Amino acid sequence: MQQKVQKLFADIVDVRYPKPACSACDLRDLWCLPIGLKGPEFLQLDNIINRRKRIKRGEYLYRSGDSFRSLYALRMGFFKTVLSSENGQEYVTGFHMTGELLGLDAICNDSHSCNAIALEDSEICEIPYAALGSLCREIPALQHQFHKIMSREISRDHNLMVLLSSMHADERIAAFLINLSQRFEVRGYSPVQFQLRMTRGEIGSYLGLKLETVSRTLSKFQDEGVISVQNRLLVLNDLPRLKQTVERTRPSGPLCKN
Amino acid sequence: MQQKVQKLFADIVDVRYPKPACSACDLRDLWCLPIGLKGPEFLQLDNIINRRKRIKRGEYLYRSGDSFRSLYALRMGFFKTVLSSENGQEYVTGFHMTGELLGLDAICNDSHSCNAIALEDSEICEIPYAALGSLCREIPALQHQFHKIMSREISRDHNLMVLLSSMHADERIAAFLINLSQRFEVRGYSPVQFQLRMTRGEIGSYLGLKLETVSRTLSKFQDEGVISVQNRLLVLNDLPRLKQTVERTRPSGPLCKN
DNA sequence: CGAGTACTTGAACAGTGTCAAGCTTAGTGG
DNA sequence: CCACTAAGCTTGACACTGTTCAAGTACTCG
Repeated sequence: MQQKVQKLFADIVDVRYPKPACSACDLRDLWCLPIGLKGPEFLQLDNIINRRKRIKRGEYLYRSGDSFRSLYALRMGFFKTVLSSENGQEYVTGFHMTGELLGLDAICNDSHSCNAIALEDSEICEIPYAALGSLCREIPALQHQFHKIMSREISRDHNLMVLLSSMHADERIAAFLINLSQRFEVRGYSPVQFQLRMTRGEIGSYLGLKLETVSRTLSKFQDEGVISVQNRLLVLNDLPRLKQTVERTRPSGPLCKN
Repeated sequence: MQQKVQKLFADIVDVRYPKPACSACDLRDLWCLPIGLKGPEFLQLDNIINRRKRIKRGEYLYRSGDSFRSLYALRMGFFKTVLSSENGQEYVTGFHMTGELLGLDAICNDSHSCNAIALEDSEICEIPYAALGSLCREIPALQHQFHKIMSREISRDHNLMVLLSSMHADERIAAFLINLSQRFEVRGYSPVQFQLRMTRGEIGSYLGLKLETVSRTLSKFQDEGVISVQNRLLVLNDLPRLKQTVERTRPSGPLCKN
């Protein structure tokens, strides 16, 4: 299966593209690795990034069990990560947007523990872990940034655990929509109107709900005028009220915005 | 509040204790930082660890909002970490045993986002983050080990998310008991008989259940002969059957054992 | 020994899940 | 370009798990 994926990669790599350059990347201000780096340090980071890869919708970036060599910066696009059980059931553990880093959970086992699947045509930068480690030893700012990214992932998961263990269906959906909204906003898109890249079933899997409940809750929100849904197109008509829905349970403290 | 905690620390520090030495610590084989280090490297790690602190049951190691300076290696004892909401509700995000590292979620915000509270009299080693960073830049093995620990935390959280989003009460409790069992076993204690350090309410908070449900489920397991409970003392009479209870839903792949 | 906390158990209730049926959309191939 | 198909979505009725509320018991710790 690994070979299959690697073969797949070979097909995907588009050699016409120039080597990606972090220094020229518009993700610098986002949560990607280069935050806080100075001019020459950018070039060093550029040097270790192998090549840009395009992953079409539905394709795998990596699969559970693949040996771990690299992290992947999502240059553009949208991914989901899923854990799958022996009986074939799948559990979505995250949705990932432009600027985020994938594969962090693989370091501890030297192999990937989940599948990363593109939900739209995407582009990623491959960052060999060994080289990143070396560079972190040279550039303290990079090291710290990398630690921050891992730490943020942990914080975010803890917030999600609270959501999963204490919130009702409507609160979960509201929190989910607000989260998406904020993440789109940070990336320069409208925070009140956007296209969902995932199915109701995937949302449900992520939030611990059945797809029917997701559908019903969205319909309910629409009836109340808080949102408008047309298939995957979402309009948040009343963001304050949506936030109010979550406030009942939301934990305090610095929440992760993206 | 921060000052209060620091004052509290001053009281707790027991100067009669010698400086802790990783090289002499019996946690070396566990998941603590020193794994993979060579002789002289141990001493370097020893040098950055400030002092040993004792935290009595019920006391805080750190509070949400405290500024982040150090990570804490749990030298001996048992902690819980909790997120608290504005309305005073608390959500347990983890239970932590000897050898584990606390405070990883604070790196991203430069301040702690949860409270760490001792559930029994404990001892911790304080590891200043800045110094650890420096040392990681000198010792690749330490750097990698640190990354692995953070990565493991992420993996573990993902597994917990699957539990929270898909398992029934009895499956959650069974998974929880098995997890405790494995963690005790790794630490040289009996995997089939141990003392719970937390209340039913805390278990419930962690697993997304009400304390009544936890109590009922434990009673049910006892009626079935799978376990015996007397207050906080637990005996796992039929570990295989307990595992069978979880198998229905458990995701495949390399699960984190501790 | 007493007070407060933790725990157990019961009964009624509410929120989601389950099952089922029908509808809509997107994608495919003629 | 249209028809067809499969996948995704919506909605209803009902079942069931876990919560809520309540009462009583058993520990634990000063």
